[in-house]
Amino acid sequence: MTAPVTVPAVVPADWPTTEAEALAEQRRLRPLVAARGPAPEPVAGTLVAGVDVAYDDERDVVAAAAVLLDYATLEVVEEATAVGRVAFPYLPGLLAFRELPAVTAALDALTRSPDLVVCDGYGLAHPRRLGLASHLGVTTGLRTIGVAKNPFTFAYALPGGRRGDWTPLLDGGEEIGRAVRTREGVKPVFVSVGHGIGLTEAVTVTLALTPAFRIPETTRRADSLCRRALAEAVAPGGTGR
DNA sequence: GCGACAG
DNA sequence: ATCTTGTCGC
Repeated sequence: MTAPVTVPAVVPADWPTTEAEALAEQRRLRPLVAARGPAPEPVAGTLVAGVDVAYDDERDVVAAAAVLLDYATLEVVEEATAVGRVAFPYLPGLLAFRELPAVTAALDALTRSPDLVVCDGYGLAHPRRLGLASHLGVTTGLRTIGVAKNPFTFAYALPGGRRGDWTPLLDGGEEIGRAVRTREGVKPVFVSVGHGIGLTEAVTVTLALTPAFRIPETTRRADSLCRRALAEAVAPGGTGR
């Protein structure tokens, strides 16, 4: 694997500035989400990406990381980061507008395209059915899933104690995702469809990516990388400005 | 009106 | 997300 490349994360000129604009964009993208499709095959050459973002709100700096793993071995094959200005304030339900410009830049910096992207957050499990994973999938054309660490506002019963046990994540009577036990004795993670894949398949991928820890290897790798990138960006002599 | 609220 | 030391345990 080569050293990670870092690119500037530029917020598009037409990026939403207000809550109303963001809501309008969600309404436009929502019908484009595909909630079904196959899981990637765990064979040599299949690539799965993990993406994550870290912030320095004090300096208005954001750093995103995209890490490519070989789905068959979970070995890291490529890394990229993007650093720029925060694109949007944090508002529950509008997280995509805060994170995606940097995430997209990091993904674009990879020399190869992933067969699937694992996001840190939700996809269809969202008040308006367009969490960041679905938003990213529709705007890039990539297949995506969301694996979140918290249930947000949704309801669920605790799944059984064994790895692989799951229960539906419910919004009213609708199953919008699943609470999945990735390890015995730890809290479940919350899996939802992003784009181009079914819910059962998304759970299969999540379990394949969690051989040792609660959180998928993709997310763990991306998390540590974006933190490193942020630290370098804001360090004296860095690319902080 | 008040609280809750992915990261 | 981020603020934050040591500490219990495999």
